[in-house]
Amino acid sequence: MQELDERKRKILNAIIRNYLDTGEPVGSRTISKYSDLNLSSATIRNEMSDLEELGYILQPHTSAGRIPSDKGYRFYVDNLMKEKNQQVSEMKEFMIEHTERMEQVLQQMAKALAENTNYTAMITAPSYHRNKVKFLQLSQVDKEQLLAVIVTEGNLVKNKMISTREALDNETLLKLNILLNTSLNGLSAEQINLGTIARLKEQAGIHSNIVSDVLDALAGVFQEDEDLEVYTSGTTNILKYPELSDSRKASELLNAFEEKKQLVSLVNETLSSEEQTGIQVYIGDESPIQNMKDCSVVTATYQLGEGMTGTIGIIGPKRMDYENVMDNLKTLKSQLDAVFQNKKEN
Amino acid sequence: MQELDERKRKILNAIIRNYLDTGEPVGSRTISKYSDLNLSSATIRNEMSDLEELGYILQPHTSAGRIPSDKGYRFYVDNLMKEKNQQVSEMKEFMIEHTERMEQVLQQMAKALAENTNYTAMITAPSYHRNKVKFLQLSQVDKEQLLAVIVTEGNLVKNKMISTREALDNETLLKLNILLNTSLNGLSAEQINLGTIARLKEQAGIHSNIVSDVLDALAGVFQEDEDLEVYTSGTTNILKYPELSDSRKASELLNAFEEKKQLVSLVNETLSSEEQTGIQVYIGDESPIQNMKDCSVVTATYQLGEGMTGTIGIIGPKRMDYENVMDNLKTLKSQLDAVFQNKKEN
DNA sequence: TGTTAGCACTCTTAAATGTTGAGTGCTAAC
DNA sequence: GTTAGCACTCAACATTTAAGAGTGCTAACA
Repeated sequence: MQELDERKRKILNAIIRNYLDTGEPVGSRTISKYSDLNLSSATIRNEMSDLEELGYILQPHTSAGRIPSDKGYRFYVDNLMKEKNQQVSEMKEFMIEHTERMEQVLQQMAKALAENTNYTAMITAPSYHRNKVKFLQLSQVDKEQLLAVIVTEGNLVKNKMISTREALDNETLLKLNILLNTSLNGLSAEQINLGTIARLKEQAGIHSNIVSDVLDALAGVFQEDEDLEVYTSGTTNILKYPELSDSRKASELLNAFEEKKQLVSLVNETLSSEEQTGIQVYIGDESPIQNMKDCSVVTATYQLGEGMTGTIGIIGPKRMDYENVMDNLKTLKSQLDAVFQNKKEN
Repeated sequence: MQELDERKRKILNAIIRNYLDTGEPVGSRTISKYSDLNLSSATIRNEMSDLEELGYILQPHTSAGRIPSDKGYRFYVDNLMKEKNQQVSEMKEFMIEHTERMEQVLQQMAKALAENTNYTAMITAPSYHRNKVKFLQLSQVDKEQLLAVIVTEGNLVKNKMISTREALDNETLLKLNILLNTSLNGLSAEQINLGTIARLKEQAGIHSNIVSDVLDALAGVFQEDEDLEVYTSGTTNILKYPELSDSRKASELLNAFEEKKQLVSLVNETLSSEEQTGIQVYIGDESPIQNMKDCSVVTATYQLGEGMTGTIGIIGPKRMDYENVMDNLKTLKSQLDAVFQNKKEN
């Protein structure tokens, strides 16, 4: 037994599709002509009345057309929407092309995504969840400065300049390097405890202050891993949709985009969801971010094995073109996987 | 001989100050009461009529008050405005505080600046104009990967992972390192020409492909120096000013902020200006960015000797609080200098 | 019993109209 | 040179009016 019979589904579908196009409440007469089930507007009215009672659509005011409710959108996304067959997107050309830094790749992707969809795009860098030290090196850069280079299992590289009173001789440097590597390699943040640190400093003798600096830098690496970077693009696209562009709402939204911190909650939410590889849709109040209660958010998680994951997301009006968005997200997701398979550099 | 006598100056000053406050066209009666030169509104009207003819103020429409023209603002900034005595700002507490990465310092500063002024703030990282290689190092990170670390005179550090067929033995690595350092140290981008490269590759023998990769990374460093990073904050503040917040204007402006590339032209303009250490004010059309023709832009250049410079800027409505903005910019400028004196790390 | 035509009613939107108030320019008097 | 007074202009706001879209309901029809 289903709550909605075939005809009601068709009508609901027609209402939503029409509303996605126009952004205007849609009336019975429109459906009567627009849809392929030859029914008069009066019949449609009866059905619409039912649909409203069931909570799938609602009227902004008496004697206006109907607009989809959150429940309506949800039904649409879950049941009505057709899966587009993965058409070849033109995104490829934007990509790779010797983009030196990952940062740029991601920013470019966000841009492409925003331009393709006309909504706002966000994307986070992939981040390891449990990171371990893989390689450490101290080098004498000039008379008074030492450079510490740290490489993690995920091939994240971090540098830290350390000032010293005077240059260390080669032998001391070599010893320190060996000491650091043998003591710390393969350890994760949790495994470097006070005991490890004390032992290390003891062995370093008069150079224990250098060890301290290295450990600080190390802490920085793990830290950086936590508060992940979020790249956004097309933030101004929301101004294209009248229902979001009034001063107050737009301001709140744009603020959320600028304060990327807020977006992190979206990422976390997505990560903790049951089906990790799938695509997540938040409609209106479903979103973990209060300011986005008038929007819909679609997110996807890309994964690189070894627990390295990132998130892509699209934020737009509730009447967003879900098919297109989800299609875009899917192809991008697969392409991201491909890119990062090839080059895991920083 | 002056174009404006004392009384006209006073009236112009009063008009502008009042307009800065309210954003509304200001009428003769207002000035008659607001200013301390006891004159009736009729007299003011006559003077205002003169000022309008001279191009310092204008009427949005007949029988509205007057608003300052770009020329009026310019006169205000150049002649009328009082220099505030550098009051101690509360910015200090925001700063340094163990901010690991320069990126964060700058972002924080932009934020503080935006919050202090209620306008939009931008800030660029300091960048060397002529950069030279100071130190190079290749390290074997794991069986198939080599890490190249490059340090420049400005202590910019850049990493690049290089994949190899098989691990190099220690001796080869040492030789390569010596070769690279002796050949490239002290050279700038222009100085590394085809001749240098050919010679280098020849000496590297079977490892010439690794040299290629290192050179690529090197090119990346100099490149990165060119397209400098711009950090912005408070972009949504412009929505607070009705004269900028209508959908079209706001959209164009916000776009300019998002596409940071456009902002670079501001930086270049500022850098090429005659008085390098001073503060630059662009009013309306004076700005090099077309989209900002309804705004004023104030920029300052901070300098660290050795040709390393960055730019701070404020973008707001023409009726911005120039005194406060310039004051803020000045104190921040000096504080930035202080910060970067202490720590030149990446 | 499901479908449809017709009609009265509601409510938004936009255009037309009226009203108010701030501000100006001009003239004449001080 | 300064001021008071007055007629005039114009944006902004409120009010009215008209049009149009859409609904719900009823009654007729297949």
